[in-house]
This record gives sequence, structure tokens and C-alpha cells, in this order.
Amino acid sequence: MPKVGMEPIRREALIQATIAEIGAKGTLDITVSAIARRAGVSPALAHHYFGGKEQLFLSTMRYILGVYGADVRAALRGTEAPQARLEALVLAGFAPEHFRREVVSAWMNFYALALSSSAAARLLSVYQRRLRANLRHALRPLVADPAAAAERIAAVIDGLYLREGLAPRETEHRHAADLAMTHIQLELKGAAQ
Amino acid sequence: MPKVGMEPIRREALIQATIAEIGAKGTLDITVSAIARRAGVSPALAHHYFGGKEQLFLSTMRYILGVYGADVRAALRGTEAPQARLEALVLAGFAPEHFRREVVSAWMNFYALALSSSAAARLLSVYQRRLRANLRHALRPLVADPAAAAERIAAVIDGLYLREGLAPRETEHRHAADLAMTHIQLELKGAAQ
DNA sequence: TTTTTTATTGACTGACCAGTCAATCAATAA
DNA sequence: TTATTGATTGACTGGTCAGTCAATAAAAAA
Repeated sequence: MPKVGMEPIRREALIQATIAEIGAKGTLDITVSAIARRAGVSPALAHHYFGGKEQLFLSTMRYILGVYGADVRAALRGTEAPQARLEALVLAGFAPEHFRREVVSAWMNFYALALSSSAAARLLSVYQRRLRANLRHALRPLVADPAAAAERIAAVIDGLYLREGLAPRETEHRHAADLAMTHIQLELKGAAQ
Repeated sequence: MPKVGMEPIRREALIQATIAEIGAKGTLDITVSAIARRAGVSPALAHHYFGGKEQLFLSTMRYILGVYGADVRAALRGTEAPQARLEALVLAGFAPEHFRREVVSAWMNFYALALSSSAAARLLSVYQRRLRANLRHALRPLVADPAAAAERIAAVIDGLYLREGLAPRETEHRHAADLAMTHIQLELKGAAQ
């Protein structure tokens, strides 16, 4: 039953199906057929809308990065005090939905993909730059060397995410956020301006 | 020209070829044929010695983890002072050879693989546990909460490696080690026992 | 109503690949 | 010398997959 205006619906469904399939298989080694089946359409339609597998992956990556970015912006909205902004940044990054198996899968595989796809590398570096810029901005009134502190905090966030994301499920994710917040306290105490 | 005693030579050659191929393609999506070609043997021989692709990957992972472990042990040998041991741990982790493109590739892909292969996950968690144990041990005489500090330092190390490993080449890798060392200074200053 | 556009797919192709197996060849042991 | 064992591969199989294309069907526009 072909209807007009299906394109955005199908694109969204195919991206969601891609995320689900990556999560289920834990790999980017998944087939367009499986994704299409999950989305309830034929493999040919996936090619029709995305042009190919690689572009479907990139759109999926853009989607996930977009969700993360929106979360961060929402967390920062209305938050003025630098300390509160730091906390918001950390908490947004460690929100439970980022630890859903399929999301972790997508992140890990995108890290790997960034080594072979310059488009993927560019997307990832946009996210990294934005996180660091946000951190620097919040740190500027608080520490002597905001750039270096931002670098370290970003590393702690990424490192803790890596660890928690890879850890066997059932683990407590508050842990990561707490560790990161303690680290920030250390930065503030150790290098107050 | 078949000779006796070839097995260890071929195994090593195939593992090296696997690393090289992962580095070249940036993916685990590589063929046994390509690996075997690189090692100068037939694909059948790779199956003969390793039994299959997955086992070849796991052996390669074990090899890389083993090199890392040996580097760390070498760096710690003869180093007694806790502070020096911390520094040795960091410097070993950020040694230039770990930033060779093919090694970074292997790490990133192993992270992703750990999500779908419990054998890979186990190997990775052995490495992670060992790093944390080493850090805790060195931190015990220096800070009030060695476990938490070790967790944070390990996160910084992993996070900085992720960032530096993914960053476009030409970047300066001293940077990562410096940032990590500064972080350690913060930990010691902020929570001296 | 006719034409055009959008959505959709079945069927196909060309290519590739992991893993198997029987056979070959050389060194070595009996 | 003969039998055995380890090293090695060519040839093959069963299966898979990305991407193409022409055709169909339903809306929408003319």
C-alpha cells in the first residue's frame, strides 16, 4: 500500500533497525537484508533510500551523535553556574540510555569504523570537539588551565564509558558518574584559579 | 619445501599478517585469504593451524595483549618507588609502538569484538584487571582511596589512548602521557594519605 | 480520465568467502 | 628401504551478500 510521505518514516525505521541489528550482532558485520527485514521492508528499499550500506551506517552514526548532542543541550539549558554545567555534562554522558546494549555496540563499532572511514572519523571528531569546548567553557572561571583540565575530564568520561560499556551488564552505572564527578572535584581543588 | 618444525614460525607469521591486515583495512572484516597471502602461505594452512577465523583473531588479540603486558613488566622491573611505578605504568601504556596504526586498529576492533565474543571479552577484562591491580598497588601508600584513584587513572589512560589513537596521525603522543601524569599529580595532591 | 510521481519489491547477478578434503611432498624413524 | 608423520596446497562446495533493474501499484497532479 504505497503512500506518499513515507520517506522520513522509512528512513527512521531503517536507522532504528540498524541500531537494533548492531546491538543484536555486536558488529558492523550485519547484512542489509537483516536490517530491512527488521524494519519490515525489502532490502532493495534500504538501498533506494540510503544508496548503500556505508551511507546507512553513517546516517545511523549521525543519528546517535544527534541524540547525544540533544541530551547534552537539554541538560545545559537553564543551567548557569559553571559547576552545575560540569555536572550536567557528566550526567548527560552517563545517562542510562547511553548504556543500552545496542547503543554501546554502535559506539564501539563507530570507534573502529573511524579508522577506516574518514567520514566516520569526521563525525566522531565533531562530537569530541564539542564536548571539549563545552568543558573548557565551564572550566574557564574555575581553573588555571581550562584546556588541559578539559582534556583530562573528557578522557575520564570516554575511558569510564569504555569500561562501563564493556563491563558485563548488571553493573551499576552511577559508579562511572560518581568517579567522574570526584575527578572534577580534584581538578577544581588542585588548580583553583 | 615442507620442513619439520614450521608450526611456530607459521603461527607467528599468520598473527603478524593478521595485525597488518587489520591495520590496512581498519576492520575485522578481512579475509583469511588476504591474511594467508600476506603471510606467504595458502588459506588452507591458516585453517590448518588455527582452526578458523575467530580463533585466529583471538590468538592475535592474545599476542597484542601479551606484548603490552611484557612492556609493562619490563617497565616495572627494578622500579621500587610507588611514584616511579605509576609513571612507568603510564609511560609503558603510551609508548610509541602502541600507537602504530595497525596496533590501534587492533585495539579498537577488539573493543568492539568484546561485545559479541565472550572469549574476547574475557581477554580484555584480564588486561583491564591487571592494569587496575598494578595501579592500586602503587597507589596504596600514597592516597586514601587507592581503589577509586586507580579506577580514575585507568579511565584517563584508556580515554587518552582512545583519543590519541583515533586522532589524525602527525599528533604528538607525548601529550597523552603528560596529561596522564598531571592527572596523577592531582590525585596525589588532592588525596594524600 | 490520463499522466506523473512516489513507494516498493521480486528476481537476479556477479562476486566473494570460510571451511573441507584428498592428495602431494619432504624429512625422519624404523 | 619402507613406513610414518608433518607441512602444504589446489580444487571445490555450499552459502552469502551488496547492489541493480525493470515492473507494479497507489496516490496526486493535470
